[in-house]
Amino acid sequence: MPEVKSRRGEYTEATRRALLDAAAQLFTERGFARTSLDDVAAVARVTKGAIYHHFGSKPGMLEALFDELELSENGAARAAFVAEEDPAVGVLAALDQFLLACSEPVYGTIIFREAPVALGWDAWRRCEEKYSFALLRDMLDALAAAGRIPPHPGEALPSIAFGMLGAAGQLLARTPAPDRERVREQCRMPFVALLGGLAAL
Amino acid sequence: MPEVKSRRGEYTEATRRALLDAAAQLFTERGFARTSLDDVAAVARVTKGAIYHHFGSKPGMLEALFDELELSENGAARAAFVAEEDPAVGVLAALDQFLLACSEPVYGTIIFREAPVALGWDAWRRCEEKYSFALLRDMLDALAAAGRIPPHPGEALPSIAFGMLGAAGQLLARTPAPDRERVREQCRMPFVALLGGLAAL
DNA sequence: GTCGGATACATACCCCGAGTATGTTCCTGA
DNA sequence: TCAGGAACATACTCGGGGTATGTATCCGAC
Repeated sequence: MPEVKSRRGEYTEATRRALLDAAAQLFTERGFARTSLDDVAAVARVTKGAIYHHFGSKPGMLEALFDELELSENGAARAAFVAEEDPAVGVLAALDQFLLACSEPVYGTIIFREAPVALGWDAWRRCEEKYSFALLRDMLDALAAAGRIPPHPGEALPSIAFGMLGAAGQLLARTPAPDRERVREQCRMPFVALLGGLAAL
Repeated sequence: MPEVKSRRGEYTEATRRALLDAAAQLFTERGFARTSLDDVAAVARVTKGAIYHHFGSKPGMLEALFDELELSENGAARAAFVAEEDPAVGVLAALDQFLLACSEPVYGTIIFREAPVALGWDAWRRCEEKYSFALLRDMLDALAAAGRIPPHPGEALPSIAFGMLGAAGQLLARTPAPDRERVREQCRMPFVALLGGLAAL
């Protein structure tokens, strides 16, 4: 039941925003499965009809939120990577940017805890194919091209390294604010070790 | 609708087996979410009542299947670890055993693809706390105690290494049979690199 | 040997929530 | 100015997890 019945065209983007904000809040607090579309619509002060008009389905709404979050956060990580001419340095810069993004509860929770469960692992992986996974693959290829690590045929290395990122992201998203700084530092170590170990092979 | 109405006591374990087998089959083929309890009951030639009697809920049935699979497979991996006196050698033996187990479609699919989605990530992690995650933590502690890797305060290293295992498991579970041997070999490399990198720190 | 309670299911039902069908209002462009 | 589509609201369906209840079988005590 919208307060003002006389909505005009420019308001439709505001409706979409309100829905995405409500979804981000409720999905982060209660989780995707425990949140009904009526709840989301109520918080956004609209009805379920608006949700299906804008997003088509419940997973569709989550995907839209996913894309929005990744477009900014993953873009920043990629920017941090390409800013360095040495790929080995760029990788660490991108990693720090990533760990920082995951410390923001909404990003870490939505991308690495709710999305895999809500979309199913396969669909989630396909979504990530455009963002963090693509960046990771590009970085590993750049390192191999520069001769900093040996060539790595197949999907194993990118997939397993991506599993590391997901685990770190989830850990940070679950960590209470005062401990995040320390945990973030602890998370760096395994990645540094992996890169060092790959270089030594 | 059971064929024979005159069931006797020893038959109840057979019912439980039939239900777990049906669940393993359907969850592996169609996935947990796409499988209804009526479907499972139909394949096992019983009704939904039997499921709720034995397992209490749909996730409960998945958990029972989870425990059964882990009890045998993870037990074998731990046995492989403790059989070696050098923990660095034992870790690789356990890893090979683990990768072999994940090549069996049911184990890899149920434990690392369906269970996290079905139980939610937190509950799944709590279940693993008794099996693969516990083994991993024990192995890392043993390596640190033997001075083979530096001490690793906090949860970061076990969590991230566990993320690697999950990714490798899912990858193997998705890999068609003829390619598994090769992919398994490719999966070994990142773990060897991580251990080498940790030792060099 | 029988009888009360527990076990092991079957049957019938409830209810929540995702998805759909349809209606209504408003804006836009020809 | 008047179609036609966008942007929602309203009312409904329906599949499936969960529950309440019924019933037959088994087991142990007296």
